[in-house]
Amino acid sequence: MRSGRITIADVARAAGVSKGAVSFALNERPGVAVDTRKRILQTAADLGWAPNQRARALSTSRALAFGLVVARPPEILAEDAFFPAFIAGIEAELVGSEYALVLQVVTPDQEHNGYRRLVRDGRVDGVLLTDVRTDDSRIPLLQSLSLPAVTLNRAQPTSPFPAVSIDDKPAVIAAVRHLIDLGHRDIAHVAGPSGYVHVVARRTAWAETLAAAGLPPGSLVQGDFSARGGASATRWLLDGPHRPTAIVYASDIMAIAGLAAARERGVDVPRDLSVVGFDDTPLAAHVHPALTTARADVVGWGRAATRALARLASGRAQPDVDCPPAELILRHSTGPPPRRRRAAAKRTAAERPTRTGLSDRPQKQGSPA
Amino acid sequence: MRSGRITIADVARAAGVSKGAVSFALNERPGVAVDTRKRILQTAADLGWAPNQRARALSTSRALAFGLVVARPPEILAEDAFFPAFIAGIEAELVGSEYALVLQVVTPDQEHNGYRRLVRDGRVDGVLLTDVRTDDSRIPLLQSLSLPAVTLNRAQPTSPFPAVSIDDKPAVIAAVRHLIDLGHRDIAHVAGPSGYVHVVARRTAWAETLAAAGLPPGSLVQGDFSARGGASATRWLLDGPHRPTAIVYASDIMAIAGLAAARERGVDVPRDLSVVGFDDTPLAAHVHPALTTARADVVGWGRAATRALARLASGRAQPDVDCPPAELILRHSTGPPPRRRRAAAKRTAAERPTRTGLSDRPQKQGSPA
DNA sequence: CAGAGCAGCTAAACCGGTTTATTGAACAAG
DNA sequence: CTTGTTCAATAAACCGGTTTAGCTGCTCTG
Repeated sequence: MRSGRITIADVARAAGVSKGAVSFALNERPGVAVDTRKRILQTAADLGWAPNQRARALSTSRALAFGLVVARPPEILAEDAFFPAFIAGIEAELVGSEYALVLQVVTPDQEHNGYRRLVRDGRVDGVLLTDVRTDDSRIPLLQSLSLPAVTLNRAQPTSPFPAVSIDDKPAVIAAVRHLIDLGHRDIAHVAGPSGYVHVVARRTAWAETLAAAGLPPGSLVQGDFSARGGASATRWLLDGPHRPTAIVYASDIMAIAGLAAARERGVDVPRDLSVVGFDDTPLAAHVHPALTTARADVVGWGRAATRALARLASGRAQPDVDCPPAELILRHSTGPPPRRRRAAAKRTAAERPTRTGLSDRPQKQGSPA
Repeated sequence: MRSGRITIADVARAAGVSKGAVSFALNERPGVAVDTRKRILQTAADLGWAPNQRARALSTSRALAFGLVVARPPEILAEDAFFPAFIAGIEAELVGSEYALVLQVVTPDQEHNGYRRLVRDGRVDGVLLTDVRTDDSRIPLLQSLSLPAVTLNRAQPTSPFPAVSIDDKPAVIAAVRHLIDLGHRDIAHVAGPSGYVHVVARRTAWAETLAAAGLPPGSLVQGDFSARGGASATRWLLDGPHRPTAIVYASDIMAIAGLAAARERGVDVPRDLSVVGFDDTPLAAHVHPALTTARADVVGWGRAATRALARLASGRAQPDVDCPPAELILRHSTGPPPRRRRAAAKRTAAERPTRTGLSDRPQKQGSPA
């Protein structure tokens, strides 16, 4: 009578067939007559029976679950809009599938044990690798554990796992070009912690765009994706001997903290300083001034990665996947550099794209051709 | 040779005992001689064997996992620092235990199906209920599914499940008193979506503290915990016929958006308007002006709730648990009301607690006696 | 010194599915 | 009227643990 009580044997008895027949009917395997199948399924529905995934997991030697190991200190995790959105994407893909998501949050030094534990206990059929590093030790680990995996962005060219990627560069390139077009020549970058491929991508895009425009290398400060780190990086830049007229941050959180740090120093944004973020946090449109930033479809990223992992775990081949690249969202935190420091920017007001206000329909600027 | 290959039978054979003996030895059950047990465990260690949790799950009829169903739209989820911190707390407690965390993110209308699915598939041994509503339909549902559960904050007095609670009221009461002491008489509240117990608690604390001070009821606007909602609620209050001199928000995100909305209207914080948030998001200390807000130990909350659920799932009784209440953190977004609108606040500068700057050592103000 | 009691261990059933080997019936071909 | 195929369905083995019932040999008791 109780929900979990009914087993395949009950259904078999009620339908007047064997356990095997029920299993075959349910899994749409040949060897069951059409009307028998119909009768079995009807009986199952009447009894409200669904196969126990624990039993299935044991007999099929699959866990029917995917794993996500998150190795970030809680503070950074709490500040980052990436994970909730990413997990929402995973779940959107998992709903209706037979898979569940097993989450494991570990301290960075316990990261490998996190994966080992998932494998040892047979908890998952595959894992999603986020925060991929350029020389990521998890790749050989997972290879040795022979656990299917999908990486978010490609770790190394030699990685044996399919990568599902979002290209951050177009948005950063567009941001730097936008600033250059406005007349900026001193464009600094507040990067994320070294080693991460997306951090490298953003930094490289910034540096190369400056170089391509014939500008000298800008100031580079390494942040840690935290508000505090963003604030102190900003103070360091503003208090330094060569104050930049624009800062491109590797994350919105750092940029928003930078906004406050600038204001504290009496530096007006965007009059004295232009600021660009990255992520398009929901808050970005609702700070003052509204933040020019880069947007990527993180939910879609989660979906695509999960889909790829499902294919991989079912033994099918899975090529790399490229999601749509990040796009620059123009708002109000960027403008021409201050006149007293620079010759007035060639005023090409007509050229400048219209800004959106605090409305939620910011204008997208496509990635450069 | 491969990691997952070794079974209990291999260990039994190698140790020269039966499967049952190995199982007994591993689970520290009587009936195995001390030296035999030692030999078995040594053999297991040598072979690198650990029991397959899938098999254990089937034979013990337990899932060895807890569930967390999150029913929030992705945007709200992405803005909220609560979940990452809470999950970090759960995991901190789960590490080293035999339990894993199964996450399920669903759309609010699919919430019940989320729980049903977890139960039907036998995925979890219990669930944690967050975002508890005053008349929460999940309580009878889980009761009918006979699934152990722990609620974060008490839903109804009649709820059959243990509640692990953090009292938000002391911090809100302290905030409102603090504003009253500064001389404010028009203190508005931007609440969260109706129905949630924590939303009600915060709103009630605000209203009652005003009443207790003999002040007329303040303006109340219902927000939705989103930045956009916070901004529009703020605009509504500032543009209304009776502009408040202080606003207490039910979340930092709404408060931070409120800061920008105020600035947009030319309203200076804290000169023209005092602002109080709730959550102490890492960003709160790094906006301008640094946000006076309430802080609770969400990680500790997650730990306590998980501990309670583990006890409950193992059949032991579990009373309600009270975690330390939220505390008011004074920063720079509150100050005396503008003179032109109010008689100057009784200047009791000496009385006013020292503010902390953008430093990360804000001063706590204990909950009122 | 037989029989009770018990510690220490084994064999086998069991959890609830999936999967393989096998049987039975229907039907076509020889 | 056999014989050979094919399709439908079943019985039983299996996944890898846990758990119960039972067996052995030893000690203790009367």
